[in-house]
Amino acid sequence: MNNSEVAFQPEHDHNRCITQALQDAAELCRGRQQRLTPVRELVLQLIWQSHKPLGAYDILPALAEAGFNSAPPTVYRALDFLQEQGLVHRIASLNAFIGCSHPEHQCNNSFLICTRCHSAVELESDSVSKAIKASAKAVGFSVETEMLEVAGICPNCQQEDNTP
Amino acid sequence: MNNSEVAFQPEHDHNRCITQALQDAAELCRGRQQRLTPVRELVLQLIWQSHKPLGAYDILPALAEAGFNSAPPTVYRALDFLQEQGLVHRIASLNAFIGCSHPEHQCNNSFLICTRCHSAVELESDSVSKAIKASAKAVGFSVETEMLEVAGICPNCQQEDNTP
DNA sequence: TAATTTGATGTTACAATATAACAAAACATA
DNA sequence: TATGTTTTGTTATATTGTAACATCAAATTA
Repeated sequence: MNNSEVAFQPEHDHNRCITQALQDAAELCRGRQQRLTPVRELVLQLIWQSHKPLGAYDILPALAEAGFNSAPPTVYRALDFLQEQGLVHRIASLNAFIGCSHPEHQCNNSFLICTRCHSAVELESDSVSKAIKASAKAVGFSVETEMLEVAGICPNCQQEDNTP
Repeated sequence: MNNSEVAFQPEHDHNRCITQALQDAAELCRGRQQRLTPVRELVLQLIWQSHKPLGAYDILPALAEAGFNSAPPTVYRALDFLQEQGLVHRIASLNAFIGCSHPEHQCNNSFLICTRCHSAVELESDSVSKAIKASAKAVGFSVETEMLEVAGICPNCQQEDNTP
């Protein structure tokens, strides 16, 4: 099964997603000599609670509950760190954050966002990336970063529509 | 010359861009029986003052100067209307708005944004759109809307870099 | 080990962006 | 002109994100 589909599968073992993500993150930071501190790790874990992008302010209460300071800078700093490390992405159209599903390798910042169940998955498509770069090049534009956010209905919600 | 390149050409006759955009908008609204009221037209004109995306709050002072109410709802309402009519687009990564360069026909919400001069142009590329739709279809995702925001250096700024 | 430097977190205050809700005015139509 | 609808005015507030400085912890060096 393509990794992209996991998030859209309501029956998948999500605990596995979480532990895997945390484990990967720890390893990755160790390798880079970056400190995955308790707040940072907790924020990452909270983001991975689901495949739905989470707002920064949605994270704050849980930080408070865990005994951390829960003023906005705390969560934004953690999010900044996690973004720098490629562990989470920000989805601009939602002002929300989501865990990166393959932090090891380079990411093209493309997402499929279900408007029904609000899940989002990364769209890993070379053809899209290539088409973007080619189109940009055609008008002499030199690409630094791209971000693609596609809204629509995920396969799972489509199925629910058809089997009521 | 491709329309896409006009905005990146500092020497183009921008007054022509403005008048053309306003004229097109008027005609388009007339055809649709929609009211391009004075505030709405002014907001559109202000947005077309340049090819740089403009924040909502950047528009307010000019509204005040023109004798209109200049509380946030005024400008947001005008922007909502203009977006509904396809006359302006919102660029999520910038929280800013830009005039649509071809409001007559359907638009794929794709932009090239120069991080140096802050100009933005629409990227009209069938190959990108097709690649997106194909990739989405491959995972069973039904697309409603897409938005693509590519940041980088425009051809004009690249040239400036090379000829100092 | 003590001193020093660097990086991370706590804390307060505030900036920037956007919307809710209701009143008043303008417009369209009967 | 009376009536309903759309647009605008107005006040207040929600949401998202940062600046700035104090404090604390970890790493480095003397």
